Amino acid sequence: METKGKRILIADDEPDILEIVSYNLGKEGYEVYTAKDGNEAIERAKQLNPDLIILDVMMPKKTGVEVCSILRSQSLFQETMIIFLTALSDEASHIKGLETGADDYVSKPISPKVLVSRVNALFRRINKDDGKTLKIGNISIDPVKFIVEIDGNEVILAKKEFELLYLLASKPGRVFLRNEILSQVWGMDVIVGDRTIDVHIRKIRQKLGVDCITTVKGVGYKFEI
Amino acid sequence: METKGKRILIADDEPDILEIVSYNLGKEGYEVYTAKDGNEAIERAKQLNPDLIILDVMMPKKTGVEVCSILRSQSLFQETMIIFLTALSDEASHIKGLETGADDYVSKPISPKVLVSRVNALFRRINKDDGKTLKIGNISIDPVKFIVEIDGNEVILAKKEFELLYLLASKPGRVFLRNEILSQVWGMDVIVGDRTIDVHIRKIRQKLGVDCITTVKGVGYKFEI
DNA sequence: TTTCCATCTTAACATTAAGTTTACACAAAT
DNA sequence: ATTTGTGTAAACTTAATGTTAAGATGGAAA
Repeated sequence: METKGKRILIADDEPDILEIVSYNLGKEGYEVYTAKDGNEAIERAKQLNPDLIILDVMMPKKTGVEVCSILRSQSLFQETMIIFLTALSDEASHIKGLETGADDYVSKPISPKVLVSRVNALFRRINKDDGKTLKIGNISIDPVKFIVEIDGNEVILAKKEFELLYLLASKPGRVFLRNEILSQVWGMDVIVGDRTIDVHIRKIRQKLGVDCITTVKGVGYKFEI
Repeated sequence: METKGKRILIADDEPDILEIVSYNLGKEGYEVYTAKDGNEAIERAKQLNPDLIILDVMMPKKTGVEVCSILRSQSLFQETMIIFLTALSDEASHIKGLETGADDYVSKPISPKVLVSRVNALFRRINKDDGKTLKIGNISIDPVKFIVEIDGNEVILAKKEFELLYLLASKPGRVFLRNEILSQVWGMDVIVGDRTIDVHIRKIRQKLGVDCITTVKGVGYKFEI
């Protein structure tokens, strides 16, 4: 995998955590840098322009949330991914963290494997969503122009419909659980009713007029031709 | 949901700790097994193939770190999660532990609550990426695409049928007791009638059209070609 | 602002498939 | 011959999804 060259900045006031996390991410081939408080995090972020910043919420000088919103206000860090480390209890800051534009959060105590796999997942997601036009059979899906074409005929989908179709089509054949769909298309914190996904699936099927989404009962949906 | 049926092996030379920890994890619905030194830990791990192994670092016969690296060198334990119990001071073994591939640490003295919540967290997150395609002879079972193929021909199974087949096929040749099947596929708390498994087995046999599930009368079923 | 429009969500109900039980047949072991 | 365990088919129950239409929302145009 091309994790190489990806820079990650980790800010935490506990040396143990810095050590464990940087060791594990380093092992995966990332360039890892550390900071031990909020101010240092901002400073180093400006120097390094990392691809990903992992912020402890509770830090001296500035909290992770503060750091996040300061960085996000600058255009340079508009696209930078941010993960929060939070204490399990700290429910309120989860919400705040997400509001200030974090991409993910991981609850302490941290499992290195879990963190690494989340980081990998984030990069994986980002790498793909670079706006590649998907082409599966006679269907093409262009996330930049926001257009779906079947045999050259343009089909117009609404935002959610498009995102859902794009998700499924990004890994043809793979079954996506309803949970996965919810967290990817709607977001982890959003709670919507049981039938919402179905209805969107139905509309997609209807608009496309092609039977390319298969239901796997009790499991989820998959895209295949 | 399915913390049930998850097997945990705990190795520690202090009976008190074994008792407290297994009591607390047992209460959560895990199947808990114990070992009182390094050698016994390895032996039981091979018997049980647990989902998680909790190792005391300081043990007679073999240390937790030694046990870990021995197990990790075998493919069977490549994916098994491992947690170390360490004395707080023991900084050096942290590093060593990480090198041998542990997933988490808990420092002594242990708070049962903390340990339980870490274990739960591990299982919660890990549950996501446990999808490996099994290939036995001309049969392949892909839990990501939710597809079974025989000589390249796709066979569609329902959820329970698939889970049951996947379980049996995960250890070809091994006999699964009806109890085991029930707790792994259905969950420990679910109570279903006597013939339920048979009927599912029958449907699988029927759909596959290949005789790959063998009845071991009075014992259970096994997958073999 | 108000109105309009498309999108998104929800609720209620219909439909289908999955899963379970029942009842009995059969086979092997005692 | 009786007991025990499993196979089979059909009836039955439950769970999951499909469908439709009716609000809710929010942005754009009048």
